[in-house]
Amino acid sequence: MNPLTRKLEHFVKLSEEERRALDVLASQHVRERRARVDIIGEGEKPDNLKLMLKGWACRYKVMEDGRRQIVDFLVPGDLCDLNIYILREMDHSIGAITPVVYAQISREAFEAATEGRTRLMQALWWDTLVSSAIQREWIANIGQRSALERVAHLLLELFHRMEAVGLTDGDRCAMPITQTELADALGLTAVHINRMVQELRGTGLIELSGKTLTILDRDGLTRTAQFNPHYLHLQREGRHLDANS
Amino acid sequence: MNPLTRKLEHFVKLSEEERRALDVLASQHVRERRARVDIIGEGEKPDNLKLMLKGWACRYKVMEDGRRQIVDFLVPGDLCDLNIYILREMDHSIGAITPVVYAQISREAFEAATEGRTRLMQALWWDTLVSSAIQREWIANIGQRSALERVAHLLLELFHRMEAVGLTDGDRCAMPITQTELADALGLTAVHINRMVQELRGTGLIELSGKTLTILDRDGLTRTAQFNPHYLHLQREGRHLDANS
DNA sequence: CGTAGCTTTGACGAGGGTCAAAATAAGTGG
DNA sequence: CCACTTATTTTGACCCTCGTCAAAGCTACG
Repeated sequence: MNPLTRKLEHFVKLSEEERRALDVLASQHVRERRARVDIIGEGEKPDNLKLMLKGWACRYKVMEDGRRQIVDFLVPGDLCDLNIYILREMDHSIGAITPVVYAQISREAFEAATEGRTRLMQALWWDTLVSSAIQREWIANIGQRSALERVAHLLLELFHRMEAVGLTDGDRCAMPITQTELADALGLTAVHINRMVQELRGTGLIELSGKTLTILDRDGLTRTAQFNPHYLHLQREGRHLDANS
Repeated sequence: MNPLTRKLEHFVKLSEEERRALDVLASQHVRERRARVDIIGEGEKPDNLKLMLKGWACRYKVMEDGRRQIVDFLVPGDLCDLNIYILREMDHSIGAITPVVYAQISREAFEAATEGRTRLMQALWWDTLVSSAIQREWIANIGQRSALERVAHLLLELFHRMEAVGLTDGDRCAMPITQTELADALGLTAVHINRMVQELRGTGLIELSGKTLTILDRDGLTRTAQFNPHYLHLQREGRHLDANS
């Protein structure tokens, strides 16, 4: 099952027909990028919607003096904003972290896929609402939490998001980001991230090496992060609209 | 003109007929709330879309230990998320800062207003994309900028947003928020906000008192904030779709 | 196997937090 | 409209979390 379908079904059960429509979107105009290059840069015209299929990317903003803020990570199943082609220019960049595979979805293809498919459209709306919720949680994370809490929180969020698309293996998942990238995402320095990661390791909460995260003590990590997964809205909130199967 | 229409026309010029449809949304089910009470609380079911007509509100999250993060301010013309009623529970609260007036828009009313009105729907999509862009900028603001820059940046953002709905008077606009609220929005303490506000006053960039902001040196303030208004996408980006008037 | 990128350490410094109290301003009730 | 109460702003002293700088190990990969 493609990762977008998998994610959307945390909201509502789709019909076979709707799933096929998503498969079409995910299988046409597939593109690849190497690690560390931009998928789309700030200032460019966003002509297509993009659907992540494999690998990790991030949205980021660069300020005049070179400081960089990562404002979101994109994992398989993530869409860049629906209808993004309405805007004339990107106000941020999307860059590949690992080698990535994604589908380019034209306006026409998107409209064809959603036309007359209310349930599917609602599931996609749900996805954009969840994306907003994630952005808000990032603001709260950076604004209020201590460095240790921030790192723990972000790792847990990413773990839950990977779990939602079936890319975890028990208490373990890929975490192909550098400490510098964590730093740029959390408004901290790489040096301090390193100290915090070591503390999380030292207290037996996680194992993190070789681009793999293992959560050794999920409750403990959740507690130190003050993590509440509710903002991810993964509890089948649209189940009353399920396709009758 | 109602403030939503006014804002949307920074994207695309609407037809008389479309404006009337917005006026209907803005004039039915108008509600008022006193300052300092919740319009909707975390955990509640978001049954309606809300359109701010008068006054200021904010979205905020409260963490277990009582720390509070304001994740956005809502000024006249702002909508809470389109289709929010898809979600089962709010993951944050919206609270009135001043006395507010807002319209409650039911799902049916919203669908009736947008049905068959492509340009209007696109303008509303633009608004949600801009809201996302604002959230991203907040992440970058809190994550990367110094306290002084943050305060300057937020004041400028709010000024531009007020300007977009016609609520500024030259270089002056209402700024009915306390320093404590600024602090909760910027991830700083009220004491430090006070020091920064005094510095902005001392260097002749702003005047801020009696709930009114006056920008004395717009260029200077823009420079110290490293503010680039592009993320607000107010430059008529949809003008090629203008209603032919 | 060499080189660039990433992680780790240590010493030191600074931006912003904390605590407490005073000075103002803004409400509220009589 | 005044007296009283409650917010909000302002100051000052002190301190802690996190940043800076620099160098040394590690890893990964061409």
